[in-house]
Amino acid sequence: MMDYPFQDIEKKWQKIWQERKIAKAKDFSDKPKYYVLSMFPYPSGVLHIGHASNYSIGDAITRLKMMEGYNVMQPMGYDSFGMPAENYAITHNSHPRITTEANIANMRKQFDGMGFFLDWDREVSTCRPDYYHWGQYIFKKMYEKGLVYRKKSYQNWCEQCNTVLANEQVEEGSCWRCGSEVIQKELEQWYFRITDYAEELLDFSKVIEWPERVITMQKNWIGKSEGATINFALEHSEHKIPIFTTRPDTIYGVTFMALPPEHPLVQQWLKEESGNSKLADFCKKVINEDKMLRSSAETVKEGVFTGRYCINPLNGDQVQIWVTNYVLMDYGTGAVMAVPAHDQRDFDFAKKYGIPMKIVIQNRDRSLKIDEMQEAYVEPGLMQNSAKFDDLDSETAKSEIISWIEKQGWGKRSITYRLRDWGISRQRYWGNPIPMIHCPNCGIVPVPDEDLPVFLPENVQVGKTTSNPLLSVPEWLNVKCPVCGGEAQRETDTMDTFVDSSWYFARYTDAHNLDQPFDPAKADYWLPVDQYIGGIEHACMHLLYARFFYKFMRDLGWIKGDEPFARLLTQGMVLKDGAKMSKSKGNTVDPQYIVDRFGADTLRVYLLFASPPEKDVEWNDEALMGAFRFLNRVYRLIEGNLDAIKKGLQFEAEVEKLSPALKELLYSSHHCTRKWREDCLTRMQYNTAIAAVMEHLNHVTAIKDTSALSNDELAVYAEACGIIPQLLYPFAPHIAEELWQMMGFEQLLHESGLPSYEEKYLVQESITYVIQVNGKIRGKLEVAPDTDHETLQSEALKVENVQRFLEGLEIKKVIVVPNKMVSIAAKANK
RNA sequence: GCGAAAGUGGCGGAAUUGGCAGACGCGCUGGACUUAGGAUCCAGUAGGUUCACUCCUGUAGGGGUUCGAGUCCCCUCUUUCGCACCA
Repeated sequence: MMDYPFQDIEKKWQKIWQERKIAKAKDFSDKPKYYVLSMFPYPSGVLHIGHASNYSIGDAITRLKMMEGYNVMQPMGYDSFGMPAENYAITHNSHPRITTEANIANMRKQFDGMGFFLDWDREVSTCRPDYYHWGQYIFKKMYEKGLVYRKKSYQNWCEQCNTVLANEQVEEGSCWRCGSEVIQKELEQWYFRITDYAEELLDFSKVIEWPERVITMQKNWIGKSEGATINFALEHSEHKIPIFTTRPDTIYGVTFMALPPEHPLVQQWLKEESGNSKLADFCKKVINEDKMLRSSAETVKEGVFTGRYCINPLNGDQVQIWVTNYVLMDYGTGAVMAVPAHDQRDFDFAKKYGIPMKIVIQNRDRSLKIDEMQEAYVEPGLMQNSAKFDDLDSETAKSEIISWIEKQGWGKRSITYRLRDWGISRQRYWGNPIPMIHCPNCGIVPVPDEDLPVFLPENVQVGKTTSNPLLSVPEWLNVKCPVCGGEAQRETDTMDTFVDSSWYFARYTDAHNLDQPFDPAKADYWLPVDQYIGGIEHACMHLLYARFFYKFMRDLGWIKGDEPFARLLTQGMVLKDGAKMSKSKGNTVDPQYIVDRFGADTLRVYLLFASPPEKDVEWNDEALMGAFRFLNRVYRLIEGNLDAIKKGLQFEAEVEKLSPALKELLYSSHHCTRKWREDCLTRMQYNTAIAAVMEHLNHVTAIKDTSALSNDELAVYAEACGIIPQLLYPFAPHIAEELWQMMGFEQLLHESGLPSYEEKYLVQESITYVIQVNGKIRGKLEVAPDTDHETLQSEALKVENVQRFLEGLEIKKVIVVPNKMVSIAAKANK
């Protein structure tokens, strides 16, 4: 049998949709707006199966919302700056702009071949000056508001290549290109003060529907801790060392202080004591260790005593200062007051180096003895050895000790976040230049607005230089200082590509604005994004950065509202042979091949049917054929019964005149529509919506001979067939339009309205009750819908098999679950 | 290591609020048909047991709550994602 002519159909409808500009979203409309957005792709050159899957979901939502009567915008663009393009250029001796633009052109063709309703008039590509111009502008606004600063931090560095390496470019501690050892080098970097927004970023009350797990992950990522910052005076010095602790109740038990080797004081001591090779060697070693391993509980704790002491302000104790591998500079103040008796890591360390311990929190029966402790006591308890706080409950003491410390001026109550400020500097070429100028006289000066954008120079030979390529373009690098007019140099760092992707969704609302990032009125109309779709891997970084930018733009008055993404759908990956598809593994599937061979509709239906959107799907060639066969069956059904359908559409059915089979078909049409609406509109579970349509199709095709049907029956038959294109439209739009037109409807499906069902056709003539005895099914009962509980109970007890299992038992309880079951609990009668 | 999830037939999955486990599809088995097609149509398909009805077992493993648990609670195992310069 011939396959349905999917190629002709898909080409035909893609042309019609384009000509009628259906995907073009209108700014300001009488209809309510709906903004559907899938995370934009990195333009690798070809659409892969993951893209097809992701965008099929977005397109299904887009079409559903159009049927529902919304003014829908579904834009698309490219996250086109970044390392892969630069690396490709290095190895293939080309230029990132050339390869990137070629890739974009190719992907555009593939997008169109899938038949997505994308508003290409709003296309954004982050590597184009009309976009990155406004990224620089936003950077400047942040700088003006004091949210940008510079700070030294350690970066992966290859001495051989004289360059910073991304984490991905470090392979087991070595440079991926030359293989030499990667070290940590301190460099001056640009930072965004995202921690200023930490508290607000913890608040998710303004989003409408986000997966709970993403919210939890972000909250944990931000990691709020309440405690105190307390200053310990350095002995024989004016210097104070601030520490942060969440356990001020243990402060009388401090027996040493732990500093990370990166701590500024340690670095200062290293300079002062150039002869202390033991400390220097230790610091060098630890700084180059993997931070993940350092923070692991199982890593062997190591340290070096500095020979210095500080003073515990509360009791005047002299406290040894150690440099250790298990404390990180990134959290709190870096310095940790170590209480070995009540912190496991401090305990391990103190045991190893023979540092004294002191119990300051006793358990309830006061049985803790320092010589017998095998592990730290970390639970709350009663205060001990803590001067005037003795015998207090430790939880109460926490707050009282902080108040005492504040009163004495030794420190203050404080909150620390695990979240760190966002380092945005990249020493790379293919990114958005940071619009700053270094002037020997005036210091660091922003590029004036009228000189924006700072164009990324094109005549750069990537790969010819090892350090930042921008240093090798003197005509770009050397500028006049905008303040004093003297000789100055541009900043050569470019921005993290996450900066580009933190506001692109706002640019889509006004993609071609030459005077500002976007017109606030248009942004106000379209934002927030009603439905955002993307991978779970972005839970903590991209999604957090975008929320931060949104709140910042709100504070500038550019936009209203607090959250960029009202609803979030985190979709799963398409796997093959249990692993993520990748070129290196050789387990890729080319969506273009599938489209050419079986059509975009088949691919879309397969991807949406394979699993609910948020789960991973295992690619399966044979299951793909199942989707293809399904569409063929639909096509054959409608094409083969066209006359009967067209005739039936002219009649209204009288239910009483229907045969039992047609009554069932009527029920199926309405039942299926109800299920479909619930799955599509409420649950966003398209796999079961498609399953419902398949089930309905099975019911329709069960009727073989339409010539025997009466006019009433033909009406039911025609309706049953007629709803199929509508139900299929969000998933397989081309074939749906074709069949819809074939049946004689003139409007296109996006304006056909949502299919609806009538409750009156869903009333069941009888209900089957399941009868359980002690939790096991022992019988069934067919009754009228409104049978009362007493009748149900007595009828249930009459069922033969039920009686068999009740023999010799005494009935303790009978539970009736309306419309579902009768459950009998019985016990042996002694 | 830390944080977050997931685990159901041969496979993808369904079971929406604690109420008939396995919808729908793939695969497989048997049959029909034939223009021999990546066809189509019909029947069957969790495992065990039985001629059959029935019954027993079964949702990673172990324990618990309940008349009733894939679903709730505790423990264990495995897999996946993220961990701040991949995007």
